[in-house]
Amino acid sequence: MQNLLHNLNPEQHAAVTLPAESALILAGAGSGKTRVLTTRIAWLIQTGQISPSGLMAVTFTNKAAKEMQARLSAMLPINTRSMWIGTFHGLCNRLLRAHHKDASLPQTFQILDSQDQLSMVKRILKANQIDDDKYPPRTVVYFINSAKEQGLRAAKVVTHDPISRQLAEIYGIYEQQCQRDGVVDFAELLLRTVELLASNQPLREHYQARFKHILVDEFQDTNDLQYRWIKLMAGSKAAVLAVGDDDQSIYAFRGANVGNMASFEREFQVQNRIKLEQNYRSHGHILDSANALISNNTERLGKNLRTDAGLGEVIRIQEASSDREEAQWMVEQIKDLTRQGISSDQIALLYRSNAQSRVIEHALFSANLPYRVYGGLRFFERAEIKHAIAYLQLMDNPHNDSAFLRVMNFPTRGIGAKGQETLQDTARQHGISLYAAVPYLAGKAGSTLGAFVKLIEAARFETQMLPLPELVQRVLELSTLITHYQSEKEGADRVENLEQLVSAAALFISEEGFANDAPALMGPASTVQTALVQGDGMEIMDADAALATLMSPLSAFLSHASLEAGDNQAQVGQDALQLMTVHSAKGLEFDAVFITGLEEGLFPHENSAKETNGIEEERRLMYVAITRARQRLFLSFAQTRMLHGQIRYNTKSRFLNELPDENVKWLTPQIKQNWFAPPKSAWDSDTSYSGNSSFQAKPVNPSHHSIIPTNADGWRIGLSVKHAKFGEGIIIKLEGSGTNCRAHIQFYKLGLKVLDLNIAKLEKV
DNA sequence: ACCAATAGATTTTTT
DNA sequence: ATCTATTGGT
Repeated sequence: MQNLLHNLNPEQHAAVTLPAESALILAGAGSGKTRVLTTRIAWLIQTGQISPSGLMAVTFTNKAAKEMQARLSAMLPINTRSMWIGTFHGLCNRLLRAHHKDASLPQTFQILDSQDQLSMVKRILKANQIDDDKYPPRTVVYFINSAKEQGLRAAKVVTHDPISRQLAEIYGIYEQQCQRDGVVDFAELLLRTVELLASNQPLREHYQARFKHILVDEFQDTNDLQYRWIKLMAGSKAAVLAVGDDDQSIYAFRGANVGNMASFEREFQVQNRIKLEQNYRSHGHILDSANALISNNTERLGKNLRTDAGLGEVIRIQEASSDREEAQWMVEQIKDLTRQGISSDQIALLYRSNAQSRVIEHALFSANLPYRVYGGLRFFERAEIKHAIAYLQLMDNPHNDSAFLRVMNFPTRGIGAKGQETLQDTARQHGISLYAAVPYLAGKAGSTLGAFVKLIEAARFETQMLPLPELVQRVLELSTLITHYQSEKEGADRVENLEQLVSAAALFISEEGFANDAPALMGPASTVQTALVQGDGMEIMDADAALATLMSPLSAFLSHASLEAGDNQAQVGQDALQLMTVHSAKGLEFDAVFITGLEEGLFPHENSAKETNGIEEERRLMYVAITRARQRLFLSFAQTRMLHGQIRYNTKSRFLNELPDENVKWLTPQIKQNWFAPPKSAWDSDTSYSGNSSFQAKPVNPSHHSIIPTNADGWRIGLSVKHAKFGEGIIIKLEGSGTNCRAHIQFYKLGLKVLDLNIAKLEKV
């Protein structure tokens, strides 16, 4: 026990050894949050206050859950696999599997990922002849997910206009379809669980009695539904330890509600709020800058990071004339850092939006610097893997129409659009699944589809005694997916991925502790299951016991495929520069960090100005970016940038102005004010940001887009000018020459005007 | 059934 | 500029 608490600072120590009451830990960046969380669990167990089965720890990502398990295993000789440590969705899935009957779900219910959900909505729109221009599928999906996050079923959605009425109706059809198919989407995993616990008192009380400690990581990222779930699991007795950092809340756009932190303190009568402000990551200049920047936000719980490390290097700021030059400058700096002994994988190149990676990649590639881009397609999202999974899904649950549609004609087996339509019509008429509708079909479509159904049934029959990896292998053969891709020109990678799916299945079996020879299609003890579940109904079978008896390896693997889509990294190489968005960098740290594209309109992003508190969220994002760096931090922006095939002229980001002078060093001379800066008043608040300081213009000469054009009279793009009537503005575009010369000028007060330079009286400022 | 052309949209992302 | 999804033609 002594060594568990050894080396903790006073705040960490206090957090780890808190009494069994609910508490909020405000954990700053790099303050040892994960360490506190895992040590707290270990300490609770080691001091005998709780058994491993009596606590639950919730995270957002599988990566975080795995790390917690790994660290815990290193601290205590316990089996962490059986513990309730997992993601919100993973743990809800566990509860729903165990209590599928109470939740009105089939035992083999399957999970729709975002792609599947979108295609399901598209299908519904088409089938009901709803104009998808008026109701874009993405909007419908957003509507459905938001409703679910508010805990609303279709019938409960409050509608006030024809549009929302129609949306609610689509939601209703979608709900029915999912239920009939035996599928649930991500939000549904949460909502179903919340409804199950809310309506089933014995079940609720069972889990409330079981979990005496609940620990929640990244609490600032919870949405309303997730918070409700925590409340239901906790009841009035459990001690909930919420760990989070309101300054790192960057997911409001997907429903995260920082307000949950305040609600938590109130509703759980939190007596203890502990701040972890000692930072173990960054040098002083970096940390001071981060503190200064974030102090510009108004809605904060309040926190200031400190470090024992020295000031270290100042932050370098570079102004480049173009995005290409910015990238070129980075290449030089990177070479320099490498010479200083910093390894490439300890250097992160961060950007606000993915589109920015292209220019950087190009420069790195030309300079022969190996790099790795995060955020590509993940393993289980690849088309060929989705196809293989669809076959497996049909074997486990043939009524999954999404899976059926994906592969009924892939590889092609002569089922045309006509046949598919007839099948869908028939299914709709009878209110049954596509699979079940096949026997109703006559003619050519009937026979080809019949053959497909037979294929699925034969695969099922043939593989019923096979262990999972062999089943997967066999299905790849029977489906002819492998042969199909072998005959395709560019199919080699896909064949390789499909073969990797077999390995993934083998790995899964061993990691989940299934017997190596357990038949994939069968639950371990299906007979016992009926006896227990169909008991008098009063007895609660705990999820652990239920799952041990009824989860088949295949069902478990399919859940795994949906809930854990695999690595987010495109290429794997040992020593490569790390390229990623600021969002994906959250939780990571590097010796050296470059934050690029620090321009108004890009970072902060122009769209953020329209959102409530959008600029504050962008600032938190910048805060996250800065606090990724251990020793060296480089910030850069470009005067011109290629975006959407057009050149944009941006001003430097307001965030650069919020960094204290003593922490930064400009590598490029700063021009007076800086040429695009709107008058001070326009900068002060969130709401006044109009996006006017950032605009788009066609290049005067497309072949010289990295040069800022200047005309003979000394007018140039970016020049500040003053007009007697319009006030001050900035030239954003010049056209023509001599007597026919016009300037496009963005005036701070009045917006864009086109003026003839020979007529208008303009003053250079 | 397959390919080419065209239209539309490009902030951030996990499950 | 580039990618995707859909459409229309062969």
